[in-house]
Amino acid sequence: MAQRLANSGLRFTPQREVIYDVLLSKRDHPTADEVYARVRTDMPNISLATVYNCLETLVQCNLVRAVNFERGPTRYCPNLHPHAHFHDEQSGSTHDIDLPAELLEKVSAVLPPGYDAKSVEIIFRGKAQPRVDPAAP
Amino acid sequence: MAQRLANSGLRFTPQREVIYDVLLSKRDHPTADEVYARVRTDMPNISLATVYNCLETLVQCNLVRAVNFERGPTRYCPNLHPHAHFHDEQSGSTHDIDLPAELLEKVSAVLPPGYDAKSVEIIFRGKAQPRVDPAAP
DNA sequence: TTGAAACTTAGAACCATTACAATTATCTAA
DNA sequence: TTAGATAATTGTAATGGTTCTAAGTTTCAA
Repeated sequence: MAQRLANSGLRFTPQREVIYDVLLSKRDHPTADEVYARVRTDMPNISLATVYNCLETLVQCNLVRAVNFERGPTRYCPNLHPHAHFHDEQSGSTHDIDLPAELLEKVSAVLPPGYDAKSVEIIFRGKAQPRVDPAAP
Repeated sequence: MAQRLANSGLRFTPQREVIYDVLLSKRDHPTADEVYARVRTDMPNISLATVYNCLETLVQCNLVRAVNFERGPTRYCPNLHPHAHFHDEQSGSTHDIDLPAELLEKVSAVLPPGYDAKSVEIIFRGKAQPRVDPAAP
């Protein structure tokens, strides 16, 4: 952990350590508030702002993954065919990506018995090269 | 559209129609605020609350899909292996689902040229049968 | 040991969304 | 057509997760 932090020019602080420990010791995908509550048993004076800061730091240096890290407002689309979404981080725009039914089945097939999914959401994030229209002047 | 609404015992109102038209006419995944802005050129007195209500209604009767409909707080996990998430809608809990690298490749392969994804997020939603521990008393 | 940079903190601010209560529109059945 | 019931819309207030700010503290390198 100290290594990972150092690699990014970040410091290894007691707060970051305790927060990471909390995440490792009970892997139930806690929210920031839940992390805050758990950390306070060890470190009663930590602030919620610090918890948010540290979680963000841990995500930055790839020690932790944020689920549902789409912070912005919900977006709506009338495309009812099965499709994934590509979120262009530079422009902030969202594009539909066609999804072969065959692939969707394969994805759903990874669920262990006992898991009954009503929906699957697939979100890509990255850069989208603006495609040049070949018919353009 | 009227049919879909009626099927769910809902009414076909001018507001719902205009909002659906807006979504159909420019498919750029607008936010509720953006929908509000566009709708107001046709219907200047509509309220933002109505836009939210109508969007929710359209989602309910399957005319529209909400992207990023995970409203709750962000969750954090220290599992760095590639994995998907299963969100149990009854208990609100989130489980890791192992994802074969081979499948992840297949998923990424659906991206058209020009799309460069830094990350893929796969979220299942549904019911998870609590598995009985065979070693339990 | 001293200065700079990083970090933590409390509290205010932000903003998407939801709740609320009052009004208005729509539907059904007489 | 009308009456009453039900559903929908509206403006505004409230909520809640998250981020900002500015001040104080710690850590590191020289």
